[in-house]
Amino acid sequence: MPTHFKGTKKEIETLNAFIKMTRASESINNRLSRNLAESCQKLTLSQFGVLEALLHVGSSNQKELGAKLLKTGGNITMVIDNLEKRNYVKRETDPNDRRASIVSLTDEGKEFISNYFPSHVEKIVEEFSVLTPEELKELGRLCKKVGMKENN
Amino acid sequence: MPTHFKGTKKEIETLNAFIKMTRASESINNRLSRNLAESCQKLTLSQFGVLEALLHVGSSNQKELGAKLLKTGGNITMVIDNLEKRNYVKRETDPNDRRASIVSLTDEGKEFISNYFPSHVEKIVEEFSVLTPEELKELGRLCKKVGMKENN
DNA sequence: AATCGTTTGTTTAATACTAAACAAATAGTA
DNA sequence: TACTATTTGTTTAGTATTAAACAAACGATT
Repeated sequence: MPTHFKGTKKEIETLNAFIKMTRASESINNRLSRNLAESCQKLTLSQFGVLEALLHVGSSNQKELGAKLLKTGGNITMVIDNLEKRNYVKRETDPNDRRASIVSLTDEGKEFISNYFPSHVEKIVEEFSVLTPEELKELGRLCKKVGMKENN
Repeated sequence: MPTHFKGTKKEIETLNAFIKMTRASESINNRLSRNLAESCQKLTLSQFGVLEALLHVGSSNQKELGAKLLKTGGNITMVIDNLEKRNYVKRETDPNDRRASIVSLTDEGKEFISNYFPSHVEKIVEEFSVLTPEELKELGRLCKKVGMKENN
């Protein structure tokens, strides 16, 4: 899907790489999102991201979750609200800093995410199975280089 | 930002590549989005995407726009609504198929997008300037390969 | 012409997401 | 101790986004 833009060779090549990267990322994430929405639990990708983060790092305040997921504070408030309604996570005021909420998984949340996560990984492995191990590594290296300009 | 997931080597390497690709794509698009929001016109990335598509392919019905932007029909309805309010695009009923709306740029919309687009490209070129021309090409190739599984 | 299945776009309800304004707690400093 | 600036989270208003239900138009067959 090349652009119709008339520019220098460098501009056109950059635009093509950018479009391909954006489309690859969006189409894979769209498919993963659809899987999640169709799963028994009907979660969104953001909700899943919070559960996954909490599973692997224990607990976290909302500021940290926002930084990890590249989302704003107001958004995190709502995602946590919705996960709390389902009884997947709980908020506790940090005794050392009463501004902060420590968010952690409930038993129910932990049970769900630890059971579901492997099949999510399976889907991702399937998506990337068209690449050789070397290509996979190179893709990771290049994306890291590009994404590194500074965080967010 | 490696994952804490305990899995096979292949799973971990795939997950790392996936996370890097997603983060690179999202952080670049976040920055572009912020630029657009701060520009005199306060556009969103989706609105911009529609204007850009219309600039380069002339006009299009909503179905085609949805396919191009990987978005659903209901979403396109709203994005076009908002662009219409600003008088950047117009809808006309397709005389050959009265179900379809032909969307095209107004003079005002065309003037804006054709003036703004080059600086948008400039931002993107800047983002990718850390890559050599060969790396850029390879990134494009790998992303295309991964994104190709089938559309959306 | 009547009918059936499809296609295009809209509406609705729910969640995501942002920026901006805000409140409460904190930390530093005078 | 009081003042000030910062930080954490919430709220609000507006747009994005989806899935699902829907209406109107289309096309093909009968």
